[in-house]
Amino acid sequence: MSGRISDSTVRRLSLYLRMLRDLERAGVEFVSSSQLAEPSGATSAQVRKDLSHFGSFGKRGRGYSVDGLVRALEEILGLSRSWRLALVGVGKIGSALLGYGGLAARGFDVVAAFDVDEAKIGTRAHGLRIRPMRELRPAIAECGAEIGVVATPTEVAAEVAAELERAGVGAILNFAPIELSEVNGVPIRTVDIVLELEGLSYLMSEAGRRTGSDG
Amino acid sequence: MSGRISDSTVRRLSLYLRMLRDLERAGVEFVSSSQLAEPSGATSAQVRKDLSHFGSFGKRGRGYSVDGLVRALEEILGLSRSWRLALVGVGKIGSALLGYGGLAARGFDVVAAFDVDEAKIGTRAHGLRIRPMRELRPAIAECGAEIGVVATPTEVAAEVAAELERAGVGAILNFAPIELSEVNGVPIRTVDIVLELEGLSYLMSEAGRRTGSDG
DNA sequence: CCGCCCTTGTGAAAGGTTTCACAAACCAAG
DNA sequence: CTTGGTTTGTGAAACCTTTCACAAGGGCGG
Repeated sequence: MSGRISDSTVRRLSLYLRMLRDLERAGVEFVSSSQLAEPSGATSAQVRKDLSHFGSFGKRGRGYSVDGLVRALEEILGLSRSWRLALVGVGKIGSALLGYGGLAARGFDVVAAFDVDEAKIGTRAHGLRIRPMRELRPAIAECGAEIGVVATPTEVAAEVAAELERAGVGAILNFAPIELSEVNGVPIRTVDIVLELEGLSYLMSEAGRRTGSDG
Repeated sequence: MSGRISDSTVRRLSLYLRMLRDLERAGVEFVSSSQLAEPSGATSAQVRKDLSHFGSFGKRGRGYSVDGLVRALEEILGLSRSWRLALVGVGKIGSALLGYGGLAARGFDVVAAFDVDEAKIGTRAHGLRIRPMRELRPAIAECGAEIGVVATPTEVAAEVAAELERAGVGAILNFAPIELSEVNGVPIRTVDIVLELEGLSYLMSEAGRRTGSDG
């Protein structure tokens, strides 16, 4: 067991956990790998393999205890605690994030927000005072935010990410359409909507080319 | 050449195209696979392999013509035209999308917006009239939107996706934290922010466990 | 035209992920 | 206790993606 775990495995673990929480709320006690597989589009073997990287959680002939597996996955994914986010850039996307209750509900609290726009600085957005960029480092040190969120224009995204890393965050979530490179082992995930749309564009064009030429 | 192209290849092609457009704007005429590889974190061999699935675009000893490769990739990815999006759900995320100029700038125009909230219906958001759900099918037929965007609460996301599919869209972009299953060959991409954050949470916890126990 | 240097395009090798298939284990009923 | 039905955990096989390494081709200076 153990070793290096792939992104796709971790991704699926999150999906399993979601379903398990639903089952827990519904009062279900045991669940099988095939039931667990369904909503994430995985196979039962994949569920078992994914879990087996971390230990042995099931009972043969019976399945997995819902409660037990919820706790185990929360522990594995680091979700038995909550995380603090520092948001840089309170524009369209930044504001949407601040107003999105789904984050806090799942243990991700935005505890600080920064912007360069003098008109925004000092005002409050969803109960949070917007601070100038110059306060980024001391504020993050003070509030202990672990995750930095980059919601700035593309041009400054790399610079902001570097500044967040120097301020001591342990991970970065980036919304700018640019591939930021990990430094000092600080992992970065990029949410790139245009990239997703272009992926769909490819698939639709491809479908058109196929039906168009082959009949 | 050709065959089934992986998502990761298509993803990289988009990144190459981005860089190529920057180079084109800067007046550069030729580019090598290694230069092209750098910003997307790929290797030069990967760039060449990715492109080789679609044809032979380079000149040995010289590299790729920037203009030529821009046109070729636009053609491959279906980006030599523009696409029309129909947005369902004008809440936090939906509004942010409507206000985000980056979409239209890259050829993705939101041409229709729908919501269930009586208070929103009939009002305008960023120049677009918000329509009731009951108009979804005729409106999409009329305006010819190819891509449906689901920005609704999780509970209704699956139903909305099915309705979009019936209305005739060719692809769906989903922002609800739920794995929607493709039906009738209509591809679906999900942008799931919580999933990304949980992935970062895993990596940070993992890092902590390593340094915590091994020294 | 020749020779040198450079870069592509591509089989083959390596590396990684998913699926298969089955022994081992567990529960329940008799 | 034994038998039968069920489901896990896991090596092995199949599949897919990335990297390697090099022959083939192109440009340029002389």
